[in-house]
Amino acid sequence: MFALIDGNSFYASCERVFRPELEQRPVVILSNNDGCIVTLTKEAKALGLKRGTPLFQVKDVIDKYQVAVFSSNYELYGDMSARMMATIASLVPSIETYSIDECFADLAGLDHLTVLGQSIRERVRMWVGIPTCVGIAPSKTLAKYCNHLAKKIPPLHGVLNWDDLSEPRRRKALMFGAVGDIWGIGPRLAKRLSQLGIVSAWDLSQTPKAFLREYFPVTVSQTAAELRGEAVLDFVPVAERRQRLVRSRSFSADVKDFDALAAAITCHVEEAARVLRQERLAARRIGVFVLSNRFRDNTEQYSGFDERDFGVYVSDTPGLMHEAMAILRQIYRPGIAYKKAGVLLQDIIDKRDAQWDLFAFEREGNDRLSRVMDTINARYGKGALSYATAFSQATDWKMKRQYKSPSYTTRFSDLLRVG
DNA sequence: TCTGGGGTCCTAGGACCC
DNA sequence: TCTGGGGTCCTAGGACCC
Repeated sequence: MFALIDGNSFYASCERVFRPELEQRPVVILSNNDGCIVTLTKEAKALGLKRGTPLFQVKDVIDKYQVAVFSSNYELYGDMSARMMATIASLVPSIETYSIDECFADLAGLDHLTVLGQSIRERVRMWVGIPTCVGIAPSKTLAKYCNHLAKKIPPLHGVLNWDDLSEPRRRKALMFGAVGDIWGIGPRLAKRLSQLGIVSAWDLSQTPKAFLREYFPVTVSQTAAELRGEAVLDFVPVAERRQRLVRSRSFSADVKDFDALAAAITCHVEEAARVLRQERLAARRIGVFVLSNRFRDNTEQYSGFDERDFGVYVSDTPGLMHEAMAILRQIYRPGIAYKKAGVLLQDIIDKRDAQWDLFAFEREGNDRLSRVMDTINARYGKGALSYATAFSQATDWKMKRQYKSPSYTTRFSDLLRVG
């Protein structure tokens, strides 16, 4: 048996922990640059607000109903997430962290699972302050589905255990949801399935495997099997090694200047390299991309991308920076109004498995230099030590975060004052 | 004026091998 | 005019997730 536990309106709940007066009030969290709404509480949904809507389009609703607005504060959400996961892990044999706000738990061999589900909810609420819902079932997809129902149906008190349902009730539960509500069935597949008369979760579970195999990718027939209670997807307790690492940001205003673009790329390389070393990985390929503003039709559109293969695995900032800047110089076109830039590391392996470069003596020094920079930046704060190219005259590329809350749990200067 | 970011998996088709 | 068969690996693009 698996459980799927997730935080309700997670980012908004994190903010509410430190602003209890916002309980019961509509709250929305914005994407980077305060662009779109990414998280809403049920009170905000009730006002007709939707995920993905640009803030400027709903300014009037926000003002009229005094919706609380926050820029995203990943320092806070990341730390609250770690606390939530640790709390859940204190009650179950093992967990698989699936995203910042949800995890699977392996419940094999445990009894009284519905009661356990309630205990998880209570402990997370008590210790971390985050409200959660719990779905319990013999497959991951069904656990996700039960979690979805637990959120939608108030009398369940946030917990639904598939094993508590009789056969007719299971059927009813699966008929309740549309195919598009199922984990793994996105808008495109939902549309194609509906056109074939497969509309509800129940319909998908009853569709013969051979039929699905013929018209859809394997994942769809796997999902159907999972809905019948067959565990196809494995429980993965430790995070598997990542395959790529991307750092990118939109600019708060259009950028034309090469130096400003170089400043943004510098920051992205520094950050990507830091994460790479933190996870003890090394990469063989680096890519850089720049994009114009796709929402404009009165300016010239351009997207530039190129990548380089180092031939060996590297994780030092100077080495990555050198290639990134060479690529940027190559893909940069003057006169374009850029809106976004980023770096992409691919072909990533565990550093201990990496073949050494016999002739790159220089790189060894760079590795040591990079580790020293990491240590200093960890102690004195991000950006304490940085490449000079990061300090461009232009500041247009920097992120807009007008409504950011303090980093309550990770900075002494931001500790909440009581009384 | 203002429109997010970071991931994974599957498949088809091309390049290449013997 | 006729033009093999059976593989593997890589990549781009599309779909999905939060």
